[in-house]
Amino acid sequence: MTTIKDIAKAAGVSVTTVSRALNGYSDVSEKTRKKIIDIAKQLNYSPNTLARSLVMNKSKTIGLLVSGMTRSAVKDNFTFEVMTGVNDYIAKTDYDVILFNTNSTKQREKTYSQLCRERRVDGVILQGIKTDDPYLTEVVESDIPCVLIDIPIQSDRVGYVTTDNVYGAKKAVQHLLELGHRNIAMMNGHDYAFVSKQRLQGFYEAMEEANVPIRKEWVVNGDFSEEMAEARAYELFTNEPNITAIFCASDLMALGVMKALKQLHLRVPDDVSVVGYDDILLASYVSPALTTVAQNKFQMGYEAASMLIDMLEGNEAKVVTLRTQLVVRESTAEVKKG
Amino acid sequence: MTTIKDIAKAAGVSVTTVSRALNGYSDVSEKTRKKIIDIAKQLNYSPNTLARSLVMNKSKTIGLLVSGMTRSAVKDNFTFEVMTGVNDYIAKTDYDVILFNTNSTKQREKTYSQLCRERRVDGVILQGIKTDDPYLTEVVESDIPCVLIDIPIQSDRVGYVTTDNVYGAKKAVQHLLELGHRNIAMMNGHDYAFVSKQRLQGFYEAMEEANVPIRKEWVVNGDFSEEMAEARAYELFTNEPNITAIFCASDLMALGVMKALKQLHLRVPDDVSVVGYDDILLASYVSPALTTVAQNKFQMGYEAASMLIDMLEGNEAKVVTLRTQLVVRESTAEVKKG
DNA sequence: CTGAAAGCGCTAACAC
DNA sequence: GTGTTAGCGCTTTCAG
Repeated sequence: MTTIKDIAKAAGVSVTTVSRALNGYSDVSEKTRKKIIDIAKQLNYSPNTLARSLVMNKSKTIGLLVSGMTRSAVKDNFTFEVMTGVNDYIAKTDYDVILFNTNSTKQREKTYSQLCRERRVDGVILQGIKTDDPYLTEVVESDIPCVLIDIPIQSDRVGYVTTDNVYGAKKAVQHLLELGHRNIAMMNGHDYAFVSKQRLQGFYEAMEEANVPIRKEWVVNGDFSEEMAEARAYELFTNEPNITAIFCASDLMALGVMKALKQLHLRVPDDVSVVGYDDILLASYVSPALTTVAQNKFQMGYEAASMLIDMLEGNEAKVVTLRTQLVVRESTAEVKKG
Repeated sequence: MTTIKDIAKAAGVSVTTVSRALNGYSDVSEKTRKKIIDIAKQLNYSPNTLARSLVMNKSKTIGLLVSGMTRSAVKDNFTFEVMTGVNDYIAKTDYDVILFNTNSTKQREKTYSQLCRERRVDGVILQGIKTDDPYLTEVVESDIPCVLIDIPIQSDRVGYVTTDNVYGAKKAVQHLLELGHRNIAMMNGHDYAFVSKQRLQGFYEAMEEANVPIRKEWVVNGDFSEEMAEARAYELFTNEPNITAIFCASDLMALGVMKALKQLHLRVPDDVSVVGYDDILLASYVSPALTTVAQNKFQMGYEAASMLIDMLEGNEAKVVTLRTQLVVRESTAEVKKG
């Protein structure tokens, strides 16, 4: 493989001159520059970024650490959309992205910051990490610039992008209230997700403002899993026949809930209204189409990448909160009288 | 950031010894090794893979070059599933993956092999590349180990994984023939996809073996796009009302076809039977659920990664052909008599 | 069992 | 404008 040394020899100059010429420094005569560039082309030269990174002490790579790259997560293309957004922004820069995943054996032995430091990534985007993940604190407290998705931790090296979860959930529940529902349940995710707490809060706020009493036993956790949500919903609706509507903290769980309702011969939306969260692809394809709170996942990735690159260029870590949108489809309807 | 030099100093040994101890060489006394490992831990040492890669002349990274990471491709989670398969295999190795995309400005100036050489990836997996892509030949003829997905090029450095496209298409068309259809159309992709040619061949074989005449004007290209397929299908079914069934080279196109049929007030499967290809997530969720030829995309990625790593360890490039499976759902039915 | 020294390909003072 | 030199952090002969 050709090196600048080879070029230097061929051009009869020193490696310094080659380096400078190729990197567009001004203090090289146009004549030598042209010659060097010609020879480089001729020799099919590619710079060795490893060597460059080593000496410059920055690699021009960012890490993308996701938890959702699993076979079972294919239904939930959240991760993929975020990744696409990241990719889209990064494509416009001179950075490349290196993919880490949290669910490998490899990772279990190494902390996130170790992963990052070994590859000398300049910064990292984290997605799908649980708030109780011990490695989360570890990487956030390291000196690696981080952008978190849906985890509200901030410092001079750590920013995050999220959506208006409280407000999003509130709008969803208000929609149910406006339809006349009073007996509203909630299928939440789990205690280790920031968004779960936020969406629960939105639920509470909406209910309280409408002076509708909250039944704590009507709020259950489905662990963001379709199967778990189905099982929980089956129990819930079996024991509590008065519930007329349910707000789910994710579309995938809403799908599970709808399956349970079908088994119990309860019709959506005639007997029970269902609202989801996320607006995954399936939401508009299932029958009945799911009313849900749409998040712009693509943009979340895009903003995260943008913020990270900004940070690497000396700007401050920020907080970006994107707006969500209630998308009313077919899974919600007015409560039946009596 | 701690280096082996720091450790050497702290332990009172040379850097050589540190390197050997940390890499598990046998010619270090247990005592010094333990000491060194302790100090390394204490100093929170992470090896600098850049430096290591530079001197070892291999980076322990593979490139993943995909074309399908675009906002519009989200419906078609083909890319994501392949990526997940790749990721799953790689997670078990000591390699990391670096993501390249074909649709960036960055890339338009650099060839694929340049991208690879600059980052010194040890090998690369290519997915979603058109057969007429000039950079394809370029990377395949370089000395970089490649595994291609759905492109049949082989050499000592290039292997590929694909599925039994001819047979898969044949089964799909035979299914239609068995249902009594004779007036069968095909919505193909484009001329720059290997799979299009193969699937077309399968279509021909099935028709010929059944002694059913082929109408060339009933075979159209939808460019693997939902919108394009919709437009083409609209024309086709407007002009050719005798067609009773259509085989599509992708599910996404099948979706487009179904939209066109709906507009034309043709019912699926009562008036027209539709078969897709891929078995994307949506196939089982649309109504009517799509009969299709299922490919194991996850496994394609997994096998590709496995082959590449094998090659990097000295084994030969191979060809892996995975089996497809006809999944009969609701979009196909017996042809209506007379 | 351990160390000295060279070198991977590149950049960056510093001199001329 | 251009060259000399040192050094990024690591591995690897080669001596001892």
